[in-house]
Amino acid sequence: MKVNELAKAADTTPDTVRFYTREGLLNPARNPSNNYHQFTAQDLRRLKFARKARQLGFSLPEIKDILAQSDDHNSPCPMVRDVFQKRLHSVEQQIAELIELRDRMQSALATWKAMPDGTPDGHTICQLIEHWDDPDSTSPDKE
Amino acid sequence: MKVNELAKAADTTPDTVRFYTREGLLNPARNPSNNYHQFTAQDLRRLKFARKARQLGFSLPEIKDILAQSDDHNSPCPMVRDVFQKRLHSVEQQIAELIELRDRMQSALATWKAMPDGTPDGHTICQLIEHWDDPDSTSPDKE
DNA sequence: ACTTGACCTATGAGTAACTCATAGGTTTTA
DNA sequence: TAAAACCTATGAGTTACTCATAGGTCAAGT
Repeated sequence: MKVNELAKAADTTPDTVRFYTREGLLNPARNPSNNYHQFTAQDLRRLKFARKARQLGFSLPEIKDILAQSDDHNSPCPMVRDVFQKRLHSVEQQIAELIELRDRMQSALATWKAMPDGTPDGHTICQLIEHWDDPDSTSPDKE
Repeated sequence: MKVNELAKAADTTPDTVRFYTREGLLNPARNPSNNYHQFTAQDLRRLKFARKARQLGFSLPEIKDILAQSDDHNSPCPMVRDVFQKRLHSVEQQIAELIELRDRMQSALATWKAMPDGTPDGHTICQLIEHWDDPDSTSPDKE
């Protein structure tokens, strides 16, 4: 398979395929007559795997590790399960943070409905944001 | 104020202060004797404003616009309210996407509990991820 | 046979918002 | 007076691509 064919088969772009090849996630042979990359069905599996893993939030180095382990005929699955658990945690934390942010934004919007727009007086930039109290500063138990 | 002092007063790093200065968000005068940046209380307000706005998800160009408007003695508040609404929407969308991802990860984990670990056979990389079906491919109503 | 268009190649730059490193010059402190 | 702690500008590194450049190759139509 050539770049375009592989990209289509894995539902991604030729640029991404070339990028992954540069990064060593794929190691295609070359067609000696024209120097084109020659991808195999195995490359397709690796690429599809990589793309799915990216959707789950795995980084490229992590994916490289997993693929290297599977190249060594070790089952990478227990390791994946591990990294996967960690990813799940960070996704959950992101959700919690975003929900907090959303709630604070919503109540800020409600408060601002009652506030004057700006009436700049040379000392204030924008009431909307200047009167926003960030949560980190309310509980400064850092360090 | 010097860089370090300003950074501490706004609870950020000297590097960030210098970066914002490079980017034109801050325009400190110079001490002619040693060429050090000289920040004013106004700069501190701008920096604090910028940092709060960043926490809300505003981009640096957006913040620059807002500050420029306030420099022109226009009230930037209606514009901020507008951008703020858009940010709120994108935060809500991120939350929805992450919740979907989390649910899918959780049920995948549950499914995998019943699956063998890897038992590599040369054709499969990792059951855990290869048997993950991504949502985009299940409802391909794109384009 | 030849040209057009679609494909391939490698490489370097651009993205966002910093962060870190380099190689200096200055000021404060011991 | 010398070290520690600060300042300066600039360039590179981060992530995972994406886009642009400048070419070389190949299939199809005329």
